[in-house]
Amino acid sequence: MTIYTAASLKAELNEKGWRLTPQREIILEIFQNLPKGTHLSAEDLYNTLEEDGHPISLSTIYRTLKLMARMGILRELELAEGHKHYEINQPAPYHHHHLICVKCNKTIEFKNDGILKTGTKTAQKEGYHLLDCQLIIHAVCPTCQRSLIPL
Amino acid sequence: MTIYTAASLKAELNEKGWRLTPQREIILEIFQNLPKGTHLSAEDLYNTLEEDGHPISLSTIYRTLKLMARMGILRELELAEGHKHYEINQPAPYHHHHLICVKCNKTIEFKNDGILKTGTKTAQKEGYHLLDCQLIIHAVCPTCQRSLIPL
DNA sequence: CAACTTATTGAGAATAATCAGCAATAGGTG
DNA sequence: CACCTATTGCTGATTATTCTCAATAAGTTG
Repeated sequence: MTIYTAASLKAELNEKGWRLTPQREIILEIFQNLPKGTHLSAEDLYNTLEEDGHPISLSTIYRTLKLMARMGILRELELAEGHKHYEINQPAPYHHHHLICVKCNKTIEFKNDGILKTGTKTAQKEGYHLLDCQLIIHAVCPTCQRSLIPL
Repeated sequence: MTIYTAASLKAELNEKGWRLTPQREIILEIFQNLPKGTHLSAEDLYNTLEEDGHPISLSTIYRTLKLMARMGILRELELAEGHKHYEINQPAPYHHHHLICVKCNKTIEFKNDGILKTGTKTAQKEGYHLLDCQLIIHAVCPTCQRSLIPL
């Protein structure tokens, strides 16, 4: 959970024999400039890039998202819509979690410093190298509690 | 996060105009008798039922898993294998969380009472009806840290 | 307890997200 | 600058999950 620049991304990639490509740089940039609370799916990112005039193939998008999630740069979120969403992985004061309505998918972000501490401690105790730590709360929002729509 | 019997399951289903079927009863039973730390995918459950001599169609399995997750009976786990896993949703002393290696998918369960409290409080504060609350830690296990396999 | 309504099941087809294979391209290193 | 090989972009697979629809059966009502 570090803050990345093109240079530090390059350094970390090269260290493992990997390369910094324009595609990877642009994708990192997109995520870093995303408004707070925004998370993108592979498809969303694909469209954003196209509109920005920097089209990148879906294959590369999927590969890059996976790569960056495994590097700890991005968080992979399962927000109950049938596909993954991604957001930049930020350290302590920005780190947050999600409260999700399983019926309408409305999502509320919330913060809690204790959770990241618990996650860090747990990973450390088992000798795991921490990438991301997220509390997911599945629930039914007030509106859907009142709604008559089944399931 | 209550403990269900066939009778209480029936009561809760009927209250909403739904029905208790043999299929639903058997599926609940399977999950209740699963050894600690076991979680099943839809496919796993399908096979288990078949071997037990109580075959149930995949469609029904998917529908039932979704239904029970939305009732709060089952927890839907995203353990990084590309498909969901399910386990019975138990209250406080049995409630646990998962530390997952993103490379080999090795998963360790751990307990922490504070997290469920945080989740309950957060949901309550927003007026959400809590179904499940899980801390997911994505990390790299000791073995995979040493391994030379890329990604 | 028999008739009735409608939720549920099962089978198979359809969908959607993600991945794999491969030739062409282009980073990084010397 | 030349070389090696990681990466890209296509296109075609895969795989999990959902949908459709006719047949069945749970729960309710008289």
